[in-house]
Amino acid sequence: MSQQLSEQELVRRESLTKLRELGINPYPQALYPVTILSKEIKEKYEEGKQVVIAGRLMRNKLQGKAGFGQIQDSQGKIQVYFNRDEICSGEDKSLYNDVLKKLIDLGDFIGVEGELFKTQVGEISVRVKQFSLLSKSLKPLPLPKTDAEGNVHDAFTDPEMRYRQRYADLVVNPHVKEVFVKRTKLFNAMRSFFNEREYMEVETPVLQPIAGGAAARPFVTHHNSLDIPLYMRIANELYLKRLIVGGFEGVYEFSKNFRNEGMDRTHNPEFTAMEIYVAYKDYNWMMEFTEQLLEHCAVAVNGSSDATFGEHKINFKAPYKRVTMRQSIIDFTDFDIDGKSEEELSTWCKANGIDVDETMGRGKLIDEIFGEKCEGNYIQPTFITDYPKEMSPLCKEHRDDPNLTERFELMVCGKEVANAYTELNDPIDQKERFEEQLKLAEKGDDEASQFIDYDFLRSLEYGMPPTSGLGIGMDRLIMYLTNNQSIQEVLLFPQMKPEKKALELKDNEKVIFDIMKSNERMDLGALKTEAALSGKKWDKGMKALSKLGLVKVEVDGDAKTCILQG
RNA sequence: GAUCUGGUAGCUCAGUUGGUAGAGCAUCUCCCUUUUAAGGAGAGGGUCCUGGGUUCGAGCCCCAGCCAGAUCACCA
Repeated sequence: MSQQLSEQELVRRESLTKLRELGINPYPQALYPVTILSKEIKEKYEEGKQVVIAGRLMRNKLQGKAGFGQIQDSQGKIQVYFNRDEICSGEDKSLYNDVLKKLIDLGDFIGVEGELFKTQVGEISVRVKQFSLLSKSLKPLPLPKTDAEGNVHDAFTDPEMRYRQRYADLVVNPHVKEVFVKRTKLFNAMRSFFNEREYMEVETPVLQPIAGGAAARPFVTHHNSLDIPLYMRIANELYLKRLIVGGFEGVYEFSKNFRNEGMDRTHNPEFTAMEIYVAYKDYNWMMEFTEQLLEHCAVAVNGSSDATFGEHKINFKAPYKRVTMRQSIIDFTDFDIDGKSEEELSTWCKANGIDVDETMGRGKLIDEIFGEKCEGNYIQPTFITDYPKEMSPLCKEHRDDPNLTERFELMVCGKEVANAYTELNDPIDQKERFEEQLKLAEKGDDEASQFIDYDFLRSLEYGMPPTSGLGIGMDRLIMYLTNNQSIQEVLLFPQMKPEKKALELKDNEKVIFDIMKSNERMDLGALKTEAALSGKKWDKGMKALSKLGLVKVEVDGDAKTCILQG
């Protein structure tokens, strides 16, 4: 389908043709024997060293018979010096005058052979002996420029375009690339921390017959040959616990989860959680494990346990403060939830400006109080422990208080980053908790689970060792470690609404086009009469159709004929 | 889902009560052998997000819609 090309895009397509005419393949097959990356050239500079480099041409200032360019590879940029007589030693200077100066554009991939030297102002550069085009770029990059003080001019900043065209964003915005390098460092650091302790990385189903392990609206799909509905996973918890039943003593998975809910600065429909389960441990052990893990990761990513997030300075150095949920609510409200009935809690909430309704059970009410009055105050990493039983159906009852569970969440900058339990392994208790959730769901609590995973219960009946499990929101964690306020900045391809449809004919264009389809050739006057459009609409419609290359008007003296194009 | 803000050249952005659509960089042409966002001179380049309406006349005003961002609601 034809598309509108800008002047600059047309010029580049012409250059492509001219290159081919000169016998230069703009998209060659052969490997290019790169010997070194820009970073190493700068770090281990040797005068006169012969190098072969490749990358995108990001600057090309040729003046007369010589000039400078800049090549960007995966590690950064390096300056190259082109001299006409060095590149074209013979009489024929066309390689410099035509190819380099005119037919090669910013953004093209080129390869360069030459030797290292320093310019008069001391910049490390490659004196080019030979260059080759490796791949032609037909679309101009949104290229920003950075001046001596580090100010960026004409930065490519429009978030919509940056997310939709992340490939361009990554090419021109080095700080964006850095975020994703750090993201990978975080994953690697976590993996090695677990692997050193001989915990095993596993893969569990993404397509699940019951979307369990959390309360969230799932994406539904359909398997054709089994003819059953399948759900994209909202969590992998129940599968990892099955593996603990099966005899693995430490399993973990980086799990891409999918939740069919709202999108905003901190929520993307697909996101990544890390979950780990370790047998014979409890949540006290897991707290120590978590703080050591996060300190390790922060150092691996940023070289320091300190991190900056907006106005906050965070320190991930272990140990972290531990506060029970009851104590936390006392600290911020002087209200003691201990022994309070559902009614007393509800009354207190109403008196203190918290919206409540009848569907809320005791646990939900306590969660509302904590969320409203306490949560936002924890800037430094803090463990909140001992959650009410109603809101933690997979967590074991507290050893000292049957109304509580052995659960903690790690709060950082007022948000939950991690969630962990002493896992519930009593199959009868688990069944009752699931049934309790079903009742809550029927009562109208849309956060309660609606289905019972009987296969998971069966696995518990075989026996699961005492186990502690931990889940970490990886996207949120990397936001903190890279000082990004939006989840979209830490996802390579954040979810977006699709762009406008490429081509849809408007009504007036459709009328004309439909007539032409059955006629092939037609006198313009007759066509106008048959279309019966107003002058303005006729004119606009014809112009649009010819611009799209769908019809063509042939003029022969006074006779004007409209022709349908193949 | 609600409210606010925005959408103009390849990029960043101006655009007066509603009266011929602008700048810088990029592009093209010519001149130039060491430049550091920008050497000099000249030229070309537009679906002003889309569709209606008001008007002699709309980038601008009105209505509807699309897309994005921010805030809020929702999200263990």
